[in-house]
Amino acid sequence: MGKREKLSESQEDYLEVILDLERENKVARAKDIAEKLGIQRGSVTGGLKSLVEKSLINYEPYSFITLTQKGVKIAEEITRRHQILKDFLLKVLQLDENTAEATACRMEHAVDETSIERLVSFVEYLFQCPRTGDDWIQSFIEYSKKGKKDWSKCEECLDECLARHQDENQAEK
Amino acid sequence: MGKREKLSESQEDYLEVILDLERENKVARAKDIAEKLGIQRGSVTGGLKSLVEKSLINYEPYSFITLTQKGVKIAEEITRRHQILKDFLLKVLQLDENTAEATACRMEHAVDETSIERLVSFVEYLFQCPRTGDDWIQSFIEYSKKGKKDWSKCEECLDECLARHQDENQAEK
DNA sequence: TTGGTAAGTTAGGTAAACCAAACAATTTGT
DNA sequence: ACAAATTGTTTGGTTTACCTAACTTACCAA
Repeated sequence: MGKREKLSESQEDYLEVILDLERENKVARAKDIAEKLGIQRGSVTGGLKSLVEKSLINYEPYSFITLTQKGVKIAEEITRRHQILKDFLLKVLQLDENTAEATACRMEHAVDETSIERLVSFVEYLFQCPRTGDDWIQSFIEYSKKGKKDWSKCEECLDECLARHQDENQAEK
Repeated sequence: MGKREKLSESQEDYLEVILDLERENKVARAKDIAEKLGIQRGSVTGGLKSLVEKSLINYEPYSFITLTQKGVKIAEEITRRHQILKDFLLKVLQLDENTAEATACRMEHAVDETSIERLVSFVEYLFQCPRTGDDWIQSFIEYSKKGKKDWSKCEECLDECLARHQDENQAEK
């Protein structure tokens, strides 16, 4: 029953937008799927059939479309991958909204479970560790703009970083 | 002349292995391309024709295969993307060789020029900045294994980090 | 030189994804 | 309730990228 042959990129995209539409409108309609995927209405029917065969959606001709439990699970996984990648591109690499969104959209089909979990940890750690966090990212951004960093002020930077941490620690008590 | 409509993933893969084979053996042969791509000999011919049409390879039936200037340029770009992504997965996220290689292979088609350049900067900065570098990565790895970090030792960690930097600075003089 | 093997090509076929346009069902406004 | 508009499906076609098997070319070796 619960076996999962892997899905094509196209099929993953369908699941993703169906989940999205379910959340927006309770159910998904072929027309809206077509619109979100940027394809023609006629192409959707075939796409849906392939998902029915894999028991990922509930659907009969002219009915509306919902995800099965199995479908929800996979759609949520993909959506999560998308969000994590986008977050990384946006908050860490500081790419602009459009590039981040588009790139995440393409990358989401390329990363496996292990890699995505590791990336989650990485981003978490990066923002929580006092040695990094927002101000470190800020310095990175300046570095990447200039193409070079002035590594001579590192001691000051480290001093400040330590001081800031001590302050924050104090404040908590 | 030098316009570049974008290539399919398959075409990018061809260019990548052809460059690889050129470096290994001076020229690429259809059989070796097939082998590296994991496809049949017969499929290669068609693939090559599509690259000839885009002036990316020099090739006539029964001849050997080399990249044109334009082809080299693109092949090198793709190879570079591959290497950068693999580096990130390997050295930053600390994924194992096989996962890193396979994932980079899939991701290389999904990232654009801007994103890859930003990632290069990021990795450079991460390893050069005294606030991060190898020992920071090491702590991240422990964190990601345990699932949690003991954030109580941060002050010591920052102290050590500062001390280490001062030592290194001293040593340089 | 010639015959066998390895390498390359061709031909015919499949599958996934799409399109456009014709057609069918459903929904909506009055 | 029923015509019009909207939505969904079907059909026939295209493209990309493979496959297998038969055939051709190139190369090497006795």
